[in-house]
Amino acid sequence: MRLSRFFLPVLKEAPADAQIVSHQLMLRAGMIRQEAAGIYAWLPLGLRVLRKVEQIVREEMDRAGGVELLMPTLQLADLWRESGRYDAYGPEMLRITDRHERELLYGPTNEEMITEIFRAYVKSYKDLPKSLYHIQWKFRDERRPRFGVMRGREFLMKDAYSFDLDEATARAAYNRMFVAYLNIFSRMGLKAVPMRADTGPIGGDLSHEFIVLAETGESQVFCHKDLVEMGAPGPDVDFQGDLQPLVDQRIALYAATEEMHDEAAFNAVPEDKRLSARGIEVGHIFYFGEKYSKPMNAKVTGPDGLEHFVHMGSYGVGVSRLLGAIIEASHDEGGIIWPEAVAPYDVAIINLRPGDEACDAACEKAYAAINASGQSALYDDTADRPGAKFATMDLIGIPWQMIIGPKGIAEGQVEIKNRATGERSTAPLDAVIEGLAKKAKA
RNA sequence: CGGAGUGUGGCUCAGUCUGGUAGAGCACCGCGUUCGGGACGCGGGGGUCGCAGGUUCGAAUCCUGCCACUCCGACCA
Repeated sequence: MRLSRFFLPVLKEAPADAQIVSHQLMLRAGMIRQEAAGIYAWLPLGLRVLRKVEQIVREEMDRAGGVELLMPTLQLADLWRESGRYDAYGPEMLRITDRHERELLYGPTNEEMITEIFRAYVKSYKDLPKSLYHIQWKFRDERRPRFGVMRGREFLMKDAYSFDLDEATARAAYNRMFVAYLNIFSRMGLKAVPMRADTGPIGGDLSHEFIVLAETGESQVFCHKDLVEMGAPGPDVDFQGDLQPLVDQRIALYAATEEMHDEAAFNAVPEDKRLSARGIEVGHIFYFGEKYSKPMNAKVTGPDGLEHFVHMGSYGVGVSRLLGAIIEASHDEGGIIWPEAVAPYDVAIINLRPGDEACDAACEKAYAAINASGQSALYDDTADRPGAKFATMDLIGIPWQMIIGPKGIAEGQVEIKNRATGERSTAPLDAVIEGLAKKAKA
């Protein structure tokens, strides 16, 4: 993308409304625009990152056996009356009436609808297990939206739902999601810690929140330090096999949110391993058994020839919230530092002297080569002064900056800078292009 | 929902107390000089001062009502 044709409204100063650094940087980098309290338009740069995050979630869900579908944002009130939640949910649910006076709602979550879909088609235990998910916009009319996309009213969420014949197999499904979540957050460069959590109004008796530690987090959390540094299992996990050991390895160490905190158990952790911190909830998984299948009559025939209510779980990832969490975890005075896996572009090409024949030619060559290699480039071909160009690229956090100017060209050199480390080196243009292509392949 | 606060050009803010024809910096447009870490000079465009009503010769400024947004708390798949 040529910057001259892109839509990147960067701000030198942060709008006064933004309180936390991720919100300020998202506004300054031209990623989002607030349209109302807790409601944001996603500008081109923000959308690119949102899509990258969404795609990582999708890939890891698929790897763990999930099947994607897409349910609508609007749901019928009658469906929610079946589970009893239409009245229970309260004013946080946005209720809408259509021209026929039919009561609708903008979905805050999808247990009812997925259960309705499941029961309509699945009748036999032989079709289990099933794990269905979608990535869709949700609306929860929060009393107090804040912190930009971290606590918006409209937000993008991945929600998955598992269906199993009994508790044992349902717990295996829970474990698959548990492990998939470790991999999802790890791929985004986040250290997310699974913590015992309150099940809340969703019900059930087994639940973990995945928490990214950050000073600006909304939850107070307590955990064993080793959990923070424990790596993710990675892509080679056998999701067909027994995942219990991987899960046990983590839940053996103390980790709880404030609601579930047990001071005595925490004090049993060696003092130098105790960590009390703030955290951002980026994922939440639940096993809740027959909570919805019973009132909604979702049954399958078992091997015994009898009907059984299916055992369900649900598994959420706050996709749009993750952008805020990633920025909270990865930024400096200059701006955002995107982990390469979610960066809006792989490489920035900075033409220090547009209009200079040699500079233009070198930049065009680099731009074409990077695009041809399957990487993405944001080519700054504008007439801005060099300082402004550098500041903009630092702000929006592209991992690699290729700096091409007349001085370097005269010596046959271009400069390459890493956003995260600040390291710079110079090399002939072809070598830099080749180096980036090699890195992209790896 | 309780408490506090803020609404003035795209952004940051001054002006409001003490009423008298709407300002600064940044951004934007033109010309020129510049150009390797947010340049400079000259010229220029852009504002229903959140909305409605009231007081007044005259309201961004005073009064009343409403709306929006932010913060603290409570709340929270």
